[in-house]
Amino acid sequence: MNVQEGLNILKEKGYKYTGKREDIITYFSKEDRYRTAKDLLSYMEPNYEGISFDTIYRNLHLFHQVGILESTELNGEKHFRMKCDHHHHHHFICNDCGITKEIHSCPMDDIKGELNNFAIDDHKFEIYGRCPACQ
Amino acid sequence: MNVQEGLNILKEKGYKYTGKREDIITYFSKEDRYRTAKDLLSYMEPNYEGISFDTIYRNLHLFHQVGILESTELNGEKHFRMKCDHHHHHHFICNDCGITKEIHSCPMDDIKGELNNFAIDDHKFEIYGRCPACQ
DNA sequence: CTTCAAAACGTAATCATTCTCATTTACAAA
DNA sequence: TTTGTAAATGAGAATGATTACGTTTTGAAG
Repeated sequence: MNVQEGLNILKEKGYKYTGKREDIITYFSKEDRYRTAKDLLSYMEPNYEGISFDTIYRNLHLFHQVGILESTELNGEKHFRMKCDHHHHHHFICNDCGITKEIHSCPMDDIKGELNNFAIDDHKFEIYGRCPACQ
Repeated sequence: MNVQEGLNILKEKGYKYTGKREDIITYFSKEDRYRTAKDLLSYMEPNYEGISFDTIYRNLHLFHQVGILESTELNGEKHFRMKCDHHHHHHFICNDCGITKEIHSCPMDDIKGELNNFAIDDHKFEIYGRCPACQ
């Protein structure tokens, strides 16, 4: 997803445009990997002195809700990244730099038969390690 | 894993036997599902008045380290369960009661080719939903 | 240009978890 | 059985991430 698509989603749903919001989306658009609220705050602070934690968290939560960002939990911290807008897939995640690589096969395809009578809401498949650059 | 096996692991590694530790292992042995530190504390408090948070957390961490418990993170809280001692597998986890069902296929078998040059440390595959009893 | 709900601010609160340190306990060796 | 030592515990404060709240500011519709 690019910056413009993200802003369009906000507009469609009736949320306001602000410079901060554009900058947040721009940040994730450029980073293309999982980042924490703190990472984002560090990026925003030089441009918006006194920006509050609340603004960061509220926007992360909002962007996740409307589908601009996707999130996962690593080491007790929520991490966010720009939502990949093509077909369903999973990620390899580098423990050092947070960079991701898409995994195109989904294990759910193979196990439907094992879960008769169970209501399935969601699933998580992630692979952790170190990317070529971090080794 | 049963209670005796758990206690043996502690003994082998030179950790001391205490009644609390036996009770903690007994708890997880009976529960057979993911439980939080708070759940465990509620169970222990009637038997050990004044038991501290720290004892709970320290023992959970220790038991995880020596392989008596396995853990996962759900909704920002660490959850623990008795380690299944047979072959590698994954879990369906009920969002309501925490009960688990083993999934015997592992997606890692299918994707080795996709991750050449990546060092793989670990992976997580979990399915969330509601079990037959909770629907 | 006005108006008003939404967004952002500043700060305090909350929640899970970990740390510090003094005290107690388990248990192996004498 | 006594003793020494490392491990375990208790009590409470500290930490770190996240959320809540009352007030102020601001985007954008009319």
